[in-house]
Amino acid sequence: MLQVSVIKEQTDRVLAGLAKKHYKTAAADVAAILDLDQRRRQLQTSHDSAQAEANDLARQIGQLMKSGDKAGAETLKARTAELKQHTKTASEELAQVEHEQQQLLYKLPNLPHASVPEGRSAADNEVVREGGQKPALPADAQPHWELIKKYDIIDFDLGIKITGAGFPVYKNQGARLQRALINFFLDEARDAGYTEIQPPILVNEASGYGTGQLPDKEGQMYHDAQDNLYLIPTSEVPITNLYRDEIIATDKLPIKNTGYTPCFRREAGSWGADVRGLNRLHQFDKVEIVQITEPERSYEALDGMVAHIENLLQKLELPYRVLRLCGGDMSFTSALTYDLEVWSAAQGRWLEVSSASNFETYQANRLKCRYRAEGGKTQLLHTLNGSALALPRIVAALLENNQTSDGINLPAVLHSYCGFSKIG
RNA sequence: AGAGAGGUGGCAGAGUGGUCGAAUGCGGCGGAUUCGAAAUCCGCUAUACGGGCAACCGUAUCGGGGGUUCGAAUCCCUUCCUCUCUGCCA
Repeated sequence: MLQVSVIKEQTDRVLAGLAKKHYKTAAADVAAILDLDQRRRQLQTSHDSAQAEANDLARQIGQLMKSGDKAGAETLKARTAELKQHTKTASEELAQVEHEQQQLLYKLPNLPHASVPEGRSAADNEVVREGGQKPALPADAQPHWELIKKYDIIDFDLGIKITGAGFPVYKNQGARLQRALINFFLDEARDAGYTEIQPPILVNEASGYGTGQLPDKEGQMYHDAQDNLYLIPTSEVPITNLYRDEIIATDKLPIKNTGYTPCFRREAGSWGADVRGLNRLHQFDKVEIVQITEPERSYEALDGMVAHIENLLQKLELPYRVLRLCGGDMSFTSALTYDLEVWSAAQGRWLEVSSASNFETYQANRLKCRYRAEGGKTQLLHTLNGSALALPRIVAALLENNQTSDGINLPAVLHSYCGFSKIG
């Protein structure tokens, strides 16, 4: 959520940013927000002064009652009735205006950082750099959905039987590989200074609002109506909400957390081409890294996160590239996003395995996550997160890129984690 | 799930209709004392919104919402949450 003060003081910058994100009704929405803000201030002032007078009269009435001047008290009471009516209508209007303003603010996406390229779709994303070597596969190379059957390591049909499509069952070396990757990612994050968190995987409504899944993306989360809890779509939600409604001491900053959780996504409406096998699931495993920093350090932190993720891909010996997303392809809440993709050799396409974003104050404003800046004023912090990493597509690429007639050779870094060096 | 208790400042914990944004203690910050420290003493120590260049002033907030009253932390209604015991259970 953008801050009203920013919209008011930097209107042109806000409009330019919204345009870059291809937000359609920017001019009208911004004007409406500013207009509502004007009215809100007037109502507040009017309400407060009437209330101040009423408070003063109440004190006087108390004194008069005490001294036995009933008639005097009654005179003043008549005036308080008027004031009461006034404050009541003012506060009702105020609530209405605040609500309207809030609804408009929820609609506005975050402003993109200056470095975000112009563009509408994934085709306009900027390739920042590539790393690793694309493998030369044998002529009879198979996509991962064939390989997992061949080696009997992931079973979609069993998942369908016990739950539904998009809920794979990992077996044998497939299950062990999952566990190995999770441990590898967590260990690497810890070595990079992240504190490991194991959060709940159901969250309440307030947490959904805090990180921006609610109110808009309600349909994307699984919801337990009986207890009004949501299955998390990413551990970003619980881990960032740890700091909701907090004023964080400067010496605790930056906050660097990591956590492994399963992630649950309904993916309503997003099924179709290119979602075979492990490419898109309802439940998958992910290790997430989260940082909360002072505003002036957040881009440095984002670079560090991208470097960390790249390092993981290098250790896994996967060919990858780093993209800077264009204005039209970025998420609603982000100011700058880097996607990391790995080359899936048998499918012949890039697969997104990580997304690292700086949300600046956009999430923090909803979360009310602040610190005390120089001079004693509270100020919003910047929040960031990135996948480090999401497992399914990593597994897909590992299987496809490393297939041989003699089995699948795993990268050296995983051998001790798996307890084996080859699948098959 | 059944029965009971309770939600007050960073924490602990008073406060049952006005003088309460709220005693006291702890913690934190500043100062005095000290060669330095401990101990002791003094002062300060919530957030949001509005007004003001500022000092500062006003308003709201004692889980949330509503009500009674000139006036509510305090009374009433409602809702959420937490804890204890019993039950069930990894």
